[in-house]
Amino acid sequence: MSPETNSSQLSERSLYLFKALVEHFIQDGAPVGSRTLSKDLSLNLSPATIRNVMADLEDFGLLDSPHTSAGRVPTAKGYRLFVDSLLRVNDLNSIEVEKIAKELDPGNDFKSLMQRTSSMLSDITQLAGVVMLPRTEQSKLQHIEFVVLSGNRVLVILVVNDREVQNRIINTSRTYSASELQEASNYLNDIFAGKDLTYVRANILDELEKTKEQLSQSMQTAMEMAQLAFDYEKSKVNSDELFFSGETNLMDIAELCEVDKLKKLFNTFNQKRDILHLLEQAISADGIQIFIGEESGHDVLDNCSVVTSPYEVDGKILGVLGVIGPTRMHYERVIPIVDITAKMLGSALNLNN
Amino acid sequence: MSPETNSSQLSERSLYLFKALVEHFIQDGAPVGSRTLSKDLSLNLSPATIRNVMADLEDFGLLDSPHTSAGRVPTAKGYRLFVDSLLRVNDLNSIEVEKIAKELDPGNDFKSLMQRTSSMLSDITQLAGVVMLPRTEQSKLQHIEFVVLSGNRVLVILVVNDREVQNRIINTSRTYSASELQEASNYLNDIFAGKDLTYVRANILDELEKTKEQLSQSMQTAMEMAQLAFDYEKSKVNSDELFFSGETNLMDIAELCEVDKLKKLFNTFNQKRDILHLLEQAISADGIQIFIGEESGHDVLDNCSVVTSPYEVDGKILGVLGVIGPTRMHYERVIPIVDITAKMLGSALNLNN
DNA sequence: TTTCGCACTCTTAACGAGAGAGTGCTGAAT
DNA sequence: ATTCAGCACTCTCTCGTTAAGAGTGCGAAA
Repeated sequence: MSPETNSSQLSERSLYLFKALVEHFIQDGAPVGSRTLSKDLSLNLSPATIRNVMADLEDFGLLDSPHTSAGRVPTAKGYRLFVDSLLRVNDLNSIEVEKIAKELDPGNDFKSLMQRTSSMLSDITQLAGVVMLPRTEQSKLQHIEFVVLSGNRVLVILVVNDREVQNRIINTSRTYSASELQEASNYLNDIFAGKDLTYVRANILDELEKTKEQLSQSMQTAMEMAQLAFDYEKSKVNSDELFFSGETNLMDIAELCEVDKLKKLFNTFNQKRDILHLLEQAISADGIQIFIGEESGHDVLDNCSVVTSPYEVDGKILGVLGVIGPTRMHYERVIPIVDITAKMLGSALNLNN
Repeated sequence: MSPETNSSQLSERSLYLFKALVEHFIQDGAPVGSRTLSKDLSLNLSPATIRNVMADLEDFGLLDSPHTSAGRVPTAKGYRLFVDSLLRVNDLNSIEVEKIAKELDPGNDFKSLMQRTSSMLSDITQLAGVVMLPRTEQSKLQHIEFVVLSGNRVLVILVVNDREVQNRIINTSRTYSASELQEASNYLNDIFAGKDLTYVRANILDELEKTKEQLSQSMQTAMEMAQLAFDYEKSKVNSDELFFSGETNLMDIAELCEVDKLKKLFNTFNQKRDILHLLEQAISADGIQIFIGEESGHDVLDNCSVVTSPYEVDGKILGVLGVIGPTRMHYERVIPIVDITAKMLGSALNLNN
């Protein structure tokens, strides 16, 4: 219905005005009128002139007025133009960079690091932070260990991908002794350490056949254990992992202050499906990606923007992190924060590889 | 200001009426007037009579009227009387008991079980569920294991209390070989398995001295590792663990539907301090404990009640679990749910000990 | 002791007027 | 051709008023 929205079709001045309007709106959250803009602006234009320009911008679909006499508000399309072409991203001051770096010091396991990263994001932006760690099937088994518990229970500990530890408790049909299990784990580590989890799973049965012939008791035990352990693994939902923080920050945002909007949003956070879907789109993107309002296709995210960036280790994308906030967030601040966080998380993970 | 609130000073009929009123209010959430009550009640009394009774009840401090013409609402004192003397607790139907039992099947680690318990509580009550696992210092070390990671990093795995697994990554000054660490863990398991963590921490230095004389390299290594591992432990905040679920359910409650009340409440959940304090009070209680509104002393919990019960293993109290909801919750349902959940969690934990 | 009737109070929704903010259009000035 | 002042118009918001509804309290009657 509207003509081509090519920013080149708009005069320099119109764009300047548009930019000022968006910035003003991001600041205040109230629709901004011609008079306000004329006062705030360096170029001396009367409200009337500004009104004309604004009418043009509205025709282009960049602005909208909630009602006849309420000033203008950027549309999703408007925000798009703004973040793509008009926005000048601030450099982060070194204090903030310090702060980010401090939180991302590695030396802990994956989960804890992810959680801290997302906390830090929400803390520093005062919005909601999210970090996704896709559960790839390319997990390399590094070490397997059995610990006898009371009863017929055995604790299986898998060390995967050089830092992630998975625990599971399996119930066995008979009691195994500690030394039996020690031998079993030795054996399993010998043949499977460094291999893919999928490979391990696939080859357990084969190995079991082989060992049957050789009939060594310890090997038998090993395979039995392994089978139980990896059966369990299979039954687990193969879900990505998602770390949220600062959802409550969103309650301060005027746009979202109605209880049922909040309810919807929080429910989405709990269910995680929509968010995951969105992040999975972002994982294939090259760098910073910004979803504005309805663009995301999830109506819960009305009035929300999501700024994401994949983080990578050794040039391989490992996951996505980002920030969720109102469309009228301070992009010029949020974007570099997300950007640098992704980079620093990447190098933190890289550091001791 | 009000006379002794002794329920014996109130006539049978007054109490019956009071009970009906509270039940009605719990159902609807709206102040209940004399007319409504007269219709709903089996004893045939006119509104006027009921008004007289209600006036008495108000004098006793059991009821309150928000304003002159708005029916009556139970006070905190009123709720107290209601839950202490008037309430008849429903038996749970077997379907629900089944459901609870199903969720509490053990066979996983502590944390997962706690998390599932709290989810189940919030799900079944449609309120917020919480489970506390106090971090006692009486953790028995069951097994210690080292895994070499890349770089000078070593993954330490502690199995504690027959099911809880703690991981930590330590940075070492030199590279250790897998076999070195294997020996070290064997040695440590020999001398420390089954001992208290505090004991272990306290005796590491002593053992270190001893081993210095014996000068076995593997023992040296063991002690070095152990020191690093437990130093880390010490630096960790010794916080209790708290598992929340279903906070969003509270957004459906009319009383809490103002955004800033929700904000306060959610912030409290995040900070956890107040909640912890409350639960620590409850841990010394004998069984079900109910905090009504301001009674708890935390003004964030205005309009909220907390129903808790400690859960125990082998007659020893292990932690507290409960449900947080509006004062006008369905106590007759919530109380038995909390009760039975505590018992079943206890026996689930007991099962394979 | 219970009940009826009645006056009274308080809340809530609905309506309307007035103020304020902002627009669009027109016609004159640059 | 731009720019801008002026003006009529529209829409929201607030405030006061009103009327309806719900419920109480009290005095008098049953």
